[in-house]
Order: sequence, then structure tokens, then C-alpha cells
Amino acid sequence: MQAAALPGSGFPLQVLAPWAAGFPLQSFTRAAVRMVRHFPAKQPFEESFLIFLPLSLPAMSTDKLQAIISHAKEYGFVFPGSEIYDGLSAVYDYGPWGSELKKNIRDHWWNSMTRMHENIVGIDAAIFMHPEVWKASGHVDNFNDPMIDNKDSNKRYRVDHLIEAQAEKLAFEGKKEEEFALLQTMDKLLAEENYPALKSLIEENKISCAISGTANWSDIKNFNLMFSTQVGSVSEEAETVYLRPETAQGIFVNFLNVQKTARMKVPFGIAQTGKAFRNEIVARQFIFRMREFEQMEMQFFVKPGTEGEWYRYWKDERLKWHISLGMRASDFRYHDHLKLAHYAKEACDIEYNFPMGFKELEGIHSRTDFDLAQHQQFSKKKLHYFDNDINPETGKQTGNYIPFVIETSIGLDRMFLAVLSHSYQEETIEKEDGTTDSRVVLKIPPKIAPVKLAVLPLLKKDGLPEIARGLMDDCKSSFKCFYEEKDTIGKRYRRMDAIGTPYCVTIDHQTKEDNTVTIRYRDTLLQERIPLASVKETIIKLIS
RNA sequence: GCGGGAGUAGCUCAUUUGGUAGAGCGAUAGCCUUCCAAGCUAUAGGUGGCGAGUUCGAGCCUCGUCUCCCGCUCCA
Repeated sequence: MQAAALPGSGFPLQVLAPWAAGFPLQSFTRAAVRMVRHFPAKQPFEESFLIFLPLSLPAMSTDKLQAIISHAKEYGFVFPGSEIYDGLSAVYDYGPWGSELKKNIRDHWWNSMTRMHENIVGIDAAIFMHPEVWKASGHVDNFNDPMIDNKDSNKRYRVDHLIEAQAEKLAFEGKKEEEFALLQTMDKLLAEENYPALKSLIEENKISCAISGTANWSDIKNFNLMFSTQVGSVSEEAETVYLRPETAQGIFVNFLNVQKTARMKVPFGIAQTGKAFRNEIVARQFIFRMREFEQMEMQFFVKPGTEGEWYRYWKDERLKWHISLGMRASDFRYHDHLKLAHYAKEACDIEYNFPMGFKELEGIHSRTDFDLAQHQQFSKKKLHYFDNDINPETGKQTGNYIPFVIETSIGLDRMFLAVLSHSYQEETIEKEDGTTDSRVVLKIPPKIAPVKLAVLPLLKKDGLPEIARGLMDDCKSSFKCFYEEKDTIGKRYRRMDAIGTPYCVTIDHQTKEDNTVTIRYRDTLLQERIPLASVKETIIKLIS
């Protein structure tokens, strides 16, 4: 008889057949491992077929993500979108507990920004924005790329890059005129979005793939990051508008409105949460990369010259926020950008250790005055801020300037996945009689847990439900509560573990005698008796 | 988009050369009453992802399509 644990999960396999010793571990299927994980330590296994050992570590990480996806569906956190119609690629719906959790994360972020910082205010801008916004922001130019595939190598190229490379080749051969003509034609056709002609241009110039060496090209497709739709009637008056690919521009175009009406003085910030849409070529890895997603962004406006210190302040501050929520510090790291986007002076990501590895969770960017300056130019409206502070050197007011911007931008759905990754645990519990038991528990930080308190009468008779109902009525206006009297108390505890309820209160016969109840803690499994009358304030204190 | 793997009940999986689907867990209702899922009884839930084809007959073979996972590619 041998025993082992699945690496990384702390999940022991107690069921091993004697004859299995000496078998190569790889010979056991992944399905079998899943099976054991699903009913650990249960009876239905005959010795003749129980076994199953750990697979490689990469397979294990896949299993963790898979386990989270299954759990999220089974317990009402995340469902595949439009599932009864076979789903829609990379679209997910949040269920009863998922929507609570998502809302709680959003609220926690919002309060951290707008309540804990007196110089940050919020807005809620529209998803539709004037089409010129996206020209000013650079999204139209930078994310509207015709692409072409080589059918032999399956390599994809940007059409302009492909033709420019050919032009360079011509220049190298001294054919200046041909180079010039080629580039001019390309620019004209790109402006016209005449893709068939562009394809002909590539074929006529015998441009071939660097890998396959052939000129066997697919048709040109346009991969525009932005989704578009029509506003107005279907007549010729209809105007093409885009679904915003980021929420930030709603803040920039409202910069003066907010600054003036909320009487803000630099440095100050504007916070916003909301949906954004990007037509990604591939969207994958559960809710990590979706085409419709929710951002939580804060743009912080500072005096030019101070952006460096504010960048470092927010970089530090944002990481602290994650850790103060109860997430493990070791699961976070910075990734400083060496290659910067066109607007950025400094940039970094806060990466989280997802089951797929460290991936971007939040970005902190020093955006200079690029965005406001662009909008000033395109809208022809001054976006200056008048600084009344006295300059000690001149003794005069500092005067007009366009503030610099530090941006913090976090994906709400990614934060949700990070919380699930952190919280999801398969545990083995040592029981008093020496046997072991197991549970799946979501150790969600209490502050953002979907349900804060479960109210459980030990029995559904002897007046216990009545007392429990009274407690429910007392608490449910203050935080999310869940009432249940079905099944044994242990079973109810496990159900609450599975959705991450941090506290359970049980009403028993002793409650009728001395007005105390048992409070049970999710993470430690410890229990203690507290006065019935103190439950509400105890929970409020624990979740604040 | 390309390549690989996969889709059977809410979840995890069976159904060994094609003969119209089962289990455990879970769920629901009742009994029992016991502070950590394990007792008893009953019930519900699947046009085998969807659509064609081959066949007397398809969960199983063929094609298409949708979706998911992995690797490329892409990616503010």
C-alpha cells in the first residue's frame, strides 16, 4: 500500500491498491485522478480499481483551473454564456454567488478609491462615445490592422508590415522609384480600405512569406480591436459608433467637468468602473481574457514634474491594496515594462499567480499629458488646469498647464479569478477518531464574500427555527445572510464552505436557556459560544 | 487563425468489435436528530453539444458545425 499527495494541492490520496506499487505513475489517467479528487475517502471504491497518482506539474495547474471552472459552475458563480444554445465563445455569465462576489469586489475597490482618498471622485460615463474620441486616443490608428495569412506556413502578417518590408528590399537594391511607388500605392489602398486591391498588390510584387517562401496568401481580413454599431435609424443618417475599448477616455473627456463641479485641485483622481469591449483575436482561459469585460480605472492628475513620485506612490499603494484584502503577498509581483506604449513614460503590471502562471492583473501607467493634449487638439477645447498655488521662486501663481496622468487600471473579471484562485482549496481534515475527512472550501476574504453569515437552527423543531428567523430579521438588512434548516449541521457547514461563507451561527437548545449561539469559523473550523444579541455587531466587526 | 486533445445527468466519470444509456456524488420531498458531508425512504434530471451521412440499427464509424482546454500566433 502506498500513499501520496497531489503536488501543490495538499490533497492526499488515501486509496491505493497494493498491486499498484511499482506501476509507472504516468500509466494512471487524469480522469482517474479527477475521480479520486471528487470523492475522496468515500466508500464506493473497491481495492481492485483504486489507485491513481499525481501527474506532472503542468497538468496539475490545468487541473486547478479546471477544478475552479467546474466549481464556479456547480455552485452558481460563473456559467458559460448562452449555454443552452451551445454557448458563445469566451462569454460568461455570473450567477447568484458570482454576481455578489463581483459586486463586492467592485464596491471594495470603489470605496478604497473614493472614500479612503478625499481627493478622488467617481464618475459613470457612457459606453458610447463620440467617434472622434477614438481618433484622439489613438485607437483608430493603432488598432485597425489589416492582416493576411500565408496558407503554407500559417504565419500571420500585418499587411503594412509585409509591404514595407518589400519596399525596404527595393530600396536596398537601389530601386528608389519603385519603392516610392509601392509605398504610395499601399497608403492609398489602406486609406480606402480596399483589401482585394491590397492583396493584388502583394501578389503582383511577388511578396512571399519568410518562412514558407511561398506567395500563397489568404484574403486580407481586418482585425479591428473595437466593436462598432450604428446609432440612429438605419437610414443614411445612421452613424457608426464604437463600444469603448477602455473606460479611461470617459474620464479624460470629462476632466474639466469633474474638476470644476467637484472643485478639485491637482493632484486629484477620477475613478470609474464599467464594461469595456475588445474584439480580441483569441479570447481564452476562462474569464481571464474576454471580449466583454469590466474595468476599474482611476486616473490621477498631477502637476508636470511630479509624475515620477506619484507613479511610485500608486505602484506601491495598489499592491498594498491587494495584500490588505488578505491575498498572499507571494502571489503578486511587478512586471516593469521596458517597451512602452506610445503615450507612456513609465509603466508596470501587477501580476498575479493564476493557475496558468503569473499574468497581468492590474496596470499602472504614467501617461504624461498625452490624452488630455490629444483631446485638446481634436476637440479644439482647452483642457488646461489653472494652478493657484504660489510658486516660491517667483512669488506668483503657478498658472495654466495640462496635468500629467497616472493611471491605475484593473480588470474586475481578472480580480474575480484571482480571488477564486486564492480561495479555492481542497482540504483534508483530521477527525477526532483518527479518520480523515475532506472538504472543498472557498477561503474568500470575508469582506468580499458573497454571503457573510449563515443562520442555522440545529433542528427544525422545538422553537429553534423561530429564534433563527428572528436573528435573520435582525441581520439581513446589514449584510448578506443565508438561512437553512435542511440536512445535518455538518452538511450545511460544507455547503457554506463551498460558496465561501466565512461565518455560520447555529441555534441549539442551549440558546433557549442562556441566549447564546455557536459561531463557527470557516477557515479554522473553530467554534465558540457568543451571546445571541451580539451576533450582528460581531459579524459587522469581522467583515469591516 | 493554425495544430493537438476533449464534449454522455448539476459535478466526476462508466457503457470492452455499432443493438435505442448507467453509477457515485449532488439536488428535491419526507423520516431520523446527532455541532463538521457517511442513517432510512421516495422523486426528479439526459432527443449522448448541435446537424447531416453510412447502416436494418449510431453515444460508438464519416463529414460539417459549436464550445472548452493546451501549444503557437495575437494582445495596452
